[in-house]
Amino acid sequence: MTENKVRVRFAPSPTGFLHVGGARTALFNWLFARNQGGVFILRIEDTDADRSRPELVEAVLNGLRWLGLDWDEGPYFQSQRLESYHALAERLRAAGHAYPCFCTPEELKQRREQAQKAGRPPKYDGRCRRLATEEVAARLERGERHALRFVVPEEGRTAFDDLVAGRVEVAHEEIEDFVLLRSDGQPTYHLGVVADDLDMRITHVIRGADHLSNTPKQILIYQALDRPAPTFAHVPLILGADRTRLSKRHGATSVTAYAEEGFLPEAFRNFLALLGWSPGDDSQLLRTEELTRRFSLQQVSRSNAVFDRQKLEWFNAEYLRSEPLEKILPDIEKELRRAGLWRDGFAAEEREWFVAAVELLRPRVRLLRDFSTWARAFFADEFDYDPAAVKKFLKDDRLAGFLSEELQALEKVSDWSHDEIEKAVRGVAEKNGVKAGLLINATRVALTGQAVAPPLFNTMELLGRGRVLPRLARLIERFADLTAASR
RNA sequence: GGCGCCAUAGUGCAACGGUUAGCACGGCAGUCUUUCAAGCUGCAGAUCCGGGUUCGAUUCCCGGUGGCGCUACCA
Repeated sequence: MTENKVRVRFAPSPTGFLHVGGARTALFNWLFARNQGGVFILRIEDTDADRSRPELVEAVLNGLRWLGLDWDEGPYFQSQRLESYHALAERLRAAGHAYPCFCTPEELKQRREQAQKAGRPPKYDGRCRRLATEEVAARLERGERHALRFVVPEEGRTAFDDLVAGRVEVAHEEIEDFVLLRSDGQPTYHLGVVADDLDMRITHVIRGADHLSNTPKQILIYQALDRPAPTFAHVPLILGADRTRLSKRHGATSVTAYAEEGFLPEAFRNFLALLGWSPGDDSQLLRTEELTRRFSLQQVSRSNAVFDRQKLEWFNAEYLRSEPLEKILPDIEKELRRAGLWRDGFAAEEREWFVAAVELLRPRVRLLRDFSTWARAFFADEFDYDPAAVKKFLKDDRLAGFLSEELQALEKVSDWSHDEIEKAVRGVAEKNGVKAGLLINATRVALTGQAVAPPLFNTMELLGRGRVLPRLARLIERFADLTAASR
């Protein structure tokens, strides 16, 4: 039964990063393989030698690793499989399905432009296909530089049933005699994919819709070889907000950038899976287990999808506040380390405190990075006062005096608990005939530097008297300067 | 230009001949409240256009329009 085991592949070119479009394609392949109990293969399409370096490959692999898309075979490198391509090319040539072409790229370009101008289709005219056998032999003998072209049948059409797009048909007259082997001996994409997919016994080719129009060319090669073509599934493209193909103009396009910004892989995966695929009902939050269980190519949409950053952030926030703590703790640790805010005690004697802090913060955080920026004051004593917060909550000049009173009141609190702290702070407000909110908001700025933070009394209890009192004192001391600067 | 694919609210998806066209993100308003987030309640918002087929079309067919893709000795 292993003969019909599903085998799929993700075949990126080593561009130096994993593009979100590629990531989604990889994800669909991976989900399909896992769903079918199949094999997920990784292959690097690096036949364009000058664009391929080891570190570029590594970046792509890291993107996949971050996303948790583990591969069962590979990575294979096209650059190391040249013999296979040449063998296949030779077979095609020997069988009369391919012929040497002596036209230079410059000539071709020129002819193409001319044809365009004259309003004719810019298709290769097939002149080298009609060369006399003796002439070809002679020029080959002379060692003339040449490419190898595929013989596309003049008549008829090629059709295939795409699992996503449905039946697709293209007339042969629309397809030119495309190049299989470049004059430097490198295979082109068409020869490369077919050879690889054949050798690797790929059963399903799941790739971007940008390959749809070229698929008939590859099918023609399979037919020439008398080998069955794999099943194709072309998934729609991911577009930017302006509905053009996603590119740097649209902001981050590499998954690494999202990793660095503080997205959780699980959230990113969930979001990506729903771009062009639906479980068939209204479910949104789908963990990996559920994703693999429910994934099906039949449910892949045929229209392009716009990458919606806001929704991605919502997914992230959702995971941040609802995942089991143990699952996200390592990610938070990583972020704090990155920002130089991590203390080993957080995992040891301070662990209980650390967990309490995270629980207080995570319902209101969107990105992991928020832990080290917005929530900095929870993990470090040095932090800046957000000017907007100063402006908003330290407006009232009496606050300097009120906060001093509060400080004294807090010094007297014997049981440093939420309720006792609250009593003390409210007491000061009451005594002065002002709303408690005035003091509460100002205290929040004193303790966190922010206008927005978790509920104050919880925060105070958590920070502890040892940190609260000095921070209050520090703000009182700097009150005049700070408020002056914000006017 | 030619060829191919696509077309449901701003965005992502449901509805695969019969629903007041559903859900989520986002927006707006209210509620809670010590700021915020979350939660809860409510509001606005879509079947690209035109023809068919049918008792009945978001759904099937044709045409148009629009978007995207391909049209390389890139992948």
